[in-house]
Amino acid sequence: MSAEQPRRSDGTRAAILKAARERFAADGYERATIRAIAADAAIDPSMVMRYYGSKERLFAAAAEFDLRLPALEDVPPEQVATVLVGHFLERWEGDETLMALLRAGVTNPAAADRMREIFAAQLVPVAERLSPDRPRIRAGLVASQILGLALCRYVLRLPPLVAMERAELVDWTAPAVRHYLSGTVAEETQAGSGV
Amino acid sequence: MSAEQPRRSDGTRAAILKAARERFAADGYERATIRAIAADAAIDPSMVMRYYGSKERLFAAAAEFDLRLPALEDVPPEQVATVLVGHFLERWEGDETLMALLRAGVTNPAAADRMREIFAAQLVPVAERLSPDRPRIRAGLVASQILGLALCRYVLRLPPLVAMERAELVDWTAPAVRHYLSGTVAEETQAGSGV
DNA sequence: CGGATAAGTCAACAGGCGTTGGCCTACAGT
DNA sequence: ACTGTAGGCCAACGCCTGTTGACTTATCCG
Repeated sequence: MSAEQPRRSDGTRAAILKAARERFAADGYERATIRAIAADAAIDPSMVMRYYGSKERLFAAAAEFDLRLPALEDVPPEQVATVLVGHFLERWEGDETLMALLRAGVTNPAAADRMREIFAAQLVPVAERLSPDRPRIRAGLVASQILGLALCRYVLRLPPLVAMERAELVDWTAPAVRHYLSGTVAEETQAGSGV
Repeated sequence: MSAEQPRRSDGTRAAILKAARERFAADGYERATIRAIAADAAIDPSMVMRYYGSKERLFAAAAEFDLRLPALEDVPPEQVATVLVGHFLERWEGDETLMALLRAGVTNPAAADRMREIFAAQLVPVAERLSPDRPRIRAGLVASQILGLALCRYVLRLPPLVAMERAELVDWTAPAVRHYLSGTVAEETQAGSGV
């Protein structure tokens, strides 16, 4: 009952989705036009409407996303941050969907909603496993560091961050993420510089 | 010679700039229309063109910004991160320009440029004073955490971060920023969770 | 083979955009 | 008081946008 039978237009549908992801990622929601997306997919703009109904629903379809976090249950707690940051950067570079979500999420409420959902659903459980203490706050802080990294490296393209190797970036940021995931907070305000 | 004499239209010019900042901050570059800005300022859209030439130049004028970092030379090195994050959050909440820059910088190259300039010119010196070792990378990492925080709290509005007090947020993030400003990196990859 | 249905094309719509030039109005300098 | 000039408004331009409906072509089923 629930199995969708393959349609003759599946190829076109996929081409539209691929072009949409690329355009939304490169230009953001408002500057990515249906006409440009259709041109990339080598079909008529009206086909986009036929298959996806509206620009907003096209974006919703293009922004379907799973972080695909690896099985972190088997990772020793003190290495979770390293694995998490590394996986996230890898995922970011291999899939344009995240870029589309970030670029669009800054001006489009629906995209911001989706972003909140993804991080709430997929990051909070990780934080919950590592510390029973305020896991939602911890997950939010992790999101802030991870998204800030993506923002500065892939969107704003700050030269020092663009030039760095991924592994080097992980070495720098993993301690901060580890702090958010399992550190304590009150006493540290007066602490020295050692992390 | 360089002193501009006051013009009769200075009030209008200021009203336009104020409305522009608000609209750019709320809507981003492309959704903030000249017509809407003019309506907010209670003048005709053509006045915006007369005084600022084009939408792009209006944005450039509206995005003029100084972080106004306090005199960090007098702050003990181990407290610089705390003061820095606190000042940044305060500055963010008191001036719509930063919000405009972030919202626009994600899709507008000129805004991204401006953002790079601001952080390179105003954050790198702070990093240089605290550590002679790769100060530009350190400044970039600080920017990633600070902008990520702003992104998640003020733009995406992740509920846990929105609900937190500013001081509490500083307590959590300052250790991470301190790590970027004066920590070392190689040995820490294997370290435990204590920051 | 013929007819139904899906895939795809074309042209146009209504509306919004940045931008322009002409026109009126009111103040400033003499 | 007169006049030049700056401030301001109005109407329109050309363009681009998302979206629609009518039309043609190809494919599948009986």
